[in-house]
Amino acid sequence: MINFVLSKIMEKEKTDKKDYILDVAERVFSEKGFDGASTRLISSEAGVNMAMLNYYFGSKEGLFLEIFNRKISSFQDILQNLGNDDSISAWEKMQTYIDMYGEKVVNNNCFQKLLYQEMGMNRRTDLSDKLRDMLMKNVTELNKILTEGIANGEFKTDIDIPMVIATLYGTKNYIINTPMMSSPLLGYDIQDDNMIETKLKPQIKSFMKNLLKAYLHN
Amino acid sequence: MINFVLSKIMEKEKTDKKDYILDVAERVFSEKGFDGASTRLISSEAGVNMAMLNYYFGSKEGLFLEIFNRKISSFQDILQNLGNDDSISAWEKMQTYIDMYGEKVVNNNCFQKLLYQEMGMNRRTDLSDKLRDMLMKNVTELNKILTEGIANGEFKTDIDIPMVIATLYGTKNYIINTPMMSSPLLGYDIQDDNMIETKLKPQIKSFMKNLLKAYLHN
DNA sequence: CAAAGTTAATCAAACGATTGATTAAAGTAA
DNA sequence: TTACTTTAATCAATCGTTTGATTAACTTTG
Repeated sequence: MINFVLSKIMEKEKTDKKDYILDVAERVFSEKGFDGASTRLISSEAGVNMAMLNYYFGSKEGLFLEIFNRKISSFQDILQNLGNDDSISAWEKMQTYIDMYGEKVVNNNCFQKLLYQEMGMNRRTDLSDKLRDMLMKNVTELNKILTEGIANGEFKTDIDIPMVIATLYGTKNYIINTPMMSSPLLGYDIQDDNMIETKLKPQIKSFMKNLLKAYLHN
Repeated sequence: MINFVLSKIMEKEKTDKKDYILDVAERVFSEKGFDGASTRLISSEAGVNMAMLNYYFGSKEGLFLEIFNRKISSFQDILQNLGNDDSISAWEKMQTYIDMYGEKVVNNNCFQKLLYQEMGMNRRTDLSDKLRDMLMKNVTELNKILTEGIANGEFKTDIDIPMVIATLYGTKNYIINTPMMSSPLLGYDIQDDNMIETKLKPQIKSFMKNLLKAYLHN
């Protein structure tokens, strides 16, 4: 019976069982943390036998790593080559980045939570290094855009580039990672998919543009 | 021998054993998370017998709660009555808040990490509610200051108050909670106490003032 | 074609290790 | 003594993992 329901879900979402387990594990890990999420809980939430996790992913850690490997590739190209495009102004690039980032990232808020949860542990592991490199690519690109904007006179000369970047990521993280604070603060449930689409996304994009426009521009 | 060293440390830091255990536990919890930090690890790091934790704090959860109870009182009065003071402008209040917040919060970065780690779990517990209420007091105060600034014409009428607050806390959290990102970004080790004092604090304060000044002001 | 063999997928049960917690005894200071 | 601290040993529960058996779907063989 459960398998019937499961198969229906899988069929609808056009994903195989392995991917489905990864989806569930991503959510559970993001809610409970790596140590707080037992393999028994993950497997029961996914409706599969406990042994299947080891069968598919080798170990709990293997499952954890696979969650990240699956997403890393799709995050690589968020704003690739945006910094090298000479046909648009630095400010237009910033706006484009804010739009893309706001779209992509808010859609993956479970993963985002998990990502920064892992980064926060700051253990020196292969995974952490890989994630840092992944995130640093975007940071570097942002750095390039901002530097260019200063050089060509679009932006003020005394802007604090690292802090601007920290503001961009930090504001988003605060909202996504602490809904217990941000929901009452914003006045709507930021865990509600409908609210995310109709209110949160436009609000974040609009605010970040206005904020940075005021700070960056001459 | 270990007890001798411990007693020397305690003597130097002028704190009793219970407080010392809480300090160690705060750090370990912030590094490993609640589930990742075993009572054996905490007790060995603190140089005390495992049973002492239960003797002093009743349970692992009791120890965890005590860490927060100890800090909550000192966080209550960060900016009490700042919003009600009519003798200074809203912008001066914001500056004062940024200074106080930047000072207090960066000094307690282990606790801050732990705090937002727990808030991020968004489980509905007494502790979470208490922490939310504690943080909400500051949010409310900020709200009051910003609303006042709009009303008296100091600030623009179309500023997004909730997002301003999210930016203020989010930027700080990003820097404190993900040193693996913020250290290479800022160009110095934000875990180094000396760097925190000489570079990070002034930089955060200065940047937040400039950023908000540009965004808020007419 | 049908029988035999092979494979991957799935399961309940159990493994050893570790967890948080408890105990009873020993130590310490007033 | 008496009351408070500290200890090593031990507890049941839970952890991640492994096992051996069973199922179902293909392949091969005669």
